[in-house]
Amino acid sequence: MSTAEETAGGEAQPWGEVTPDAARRLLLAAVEAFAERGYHATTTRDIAGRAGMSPAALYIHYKTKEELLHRISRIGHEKAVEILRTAARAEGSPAERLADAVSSFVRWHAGGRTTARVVQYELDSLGPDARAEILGLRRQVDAEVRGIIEDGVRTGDFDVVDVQGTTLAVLSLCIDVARWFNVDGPRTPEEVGALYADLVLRMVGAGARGAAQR
Amino acid sequence: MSTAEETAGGEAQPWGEVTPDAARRLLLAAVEAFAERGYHATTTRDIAGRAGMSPAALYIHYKTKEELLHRISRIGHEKAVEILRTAARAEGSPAERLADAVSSFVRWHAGGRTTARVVQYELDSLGPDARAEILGLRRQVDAEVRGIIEDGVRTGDFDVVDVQGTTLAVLSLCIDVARWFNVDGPRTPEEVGALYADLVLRMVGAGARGAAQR
DNA sequence: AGCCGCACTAAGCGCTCGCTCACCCTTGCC
DNA sequence: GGCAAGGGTGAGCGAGCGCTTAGTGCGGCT
Repeated sequence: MSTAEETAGGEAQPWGEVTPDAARRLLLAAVEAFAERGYHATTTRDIAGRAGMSPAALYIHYKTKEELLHRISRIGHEKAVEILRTAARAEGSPAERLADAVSSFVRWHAGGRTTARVVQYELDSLGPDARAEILGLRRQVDAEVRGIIEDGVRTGDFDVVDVQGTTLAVLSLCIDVARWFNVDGPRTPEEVGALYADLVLRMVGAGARGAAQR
Repeated sequence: MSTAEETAGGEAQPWGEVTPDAARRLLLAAVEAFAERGYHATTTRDIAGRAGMSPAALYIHYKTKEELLHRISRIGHEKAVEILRTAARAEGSPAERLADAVSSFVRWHAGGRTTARVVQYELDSLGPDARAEILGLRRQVDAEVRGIIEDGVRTGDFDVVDVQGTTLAVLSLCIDVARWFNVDGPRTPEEVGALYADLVLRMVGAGARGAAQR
């Protein structure tokens, strides 16, 4: 029995792979701060303070403030790719897989809103190299969704003229959840996920009443 | 003959109401800079430099850097409300009005992407008072779109279960255009507007082939 | 016991930020 | 021509930034 790694809490336990404990606390503090105020408005003193450490402690675990953002962004994007890949490669009709992809992707953006905000909206704050790496992961995200839609068009389940444009719109809809979703608002992540899955099925011409009721 | 006010250029001529000429140039420079790097990453020296002035000149026309953002945000939101109001109060079926609202709103976000970016994504950088004022304008934006959708439901043209949720999704889709649209990309603002109008009609259950072909 | 290694801190360096102030030109009125 | 008004500038203030460095306390080897 090693250290008790399984934590409870509403947001699964992400960041499990960040290994020195102090480094993980700093990273978590940075996610919170970046999500609240944005990367440029966040100070290293604020991050260290939230983690209960002195400002200098940050530089033992991370070379720069930007490295923190880079790490957060990469881990977050990898999680996003994983979520969509799982849904895309599951069994079921294209409509079922698309609904599953959208609802789980939306749940991730709504439930882990702090993380998703940083991941989706602070890309421009990265330097050119880190940014290029992240853009590669974004292309994978796009490819997974486009794959499902192409499948549906091929089988005749979907009626889509502009596959790439529709893919973009579907992803855009999901991502923007991170901007407006409010934890104290009237909707749960599950409700938004279900609503959005329905809307997306309509967008691809697989009306909810055709496929989602199986 | 007064000063030649009619400018050419792809983006109409907005900011016509900002009256001392130097103040308008500063505001325009601020829009560019905020859109490129974000509010917090933009320096007052950068803004003044883009406008061809010294750093101190900014403070003759604006009390603080935040006042610049506030002015930009208010003018932009008023323009957004105006666009949607015009479409909502036009004649025509709910489907025609919704398609019109979405396509013109999307064209505004895509074509004036620099402005739209600042307007939609820098809201959190405002202080509490300015922010509250802008949120009032956002509620008007929401109300205009919701009004059209409610009309469509009432007449039976639309099939929508969750009117408020669908309104949110439609607006979210349009707004996020400002995040991803690329002027050098393969799509024109008009093409995106047409695509999105079609997708939104599908979302409300007024399939494109029912109404958009008139 | 002695001591190395390392996570961490207190203090502060150099720099740039938002913003101010004393002064200077141009313009228009008498 | 004299002069007030106001848009503009050069220099620079205090503050806070990202980040560094010298030193401290502690755990685990030998």
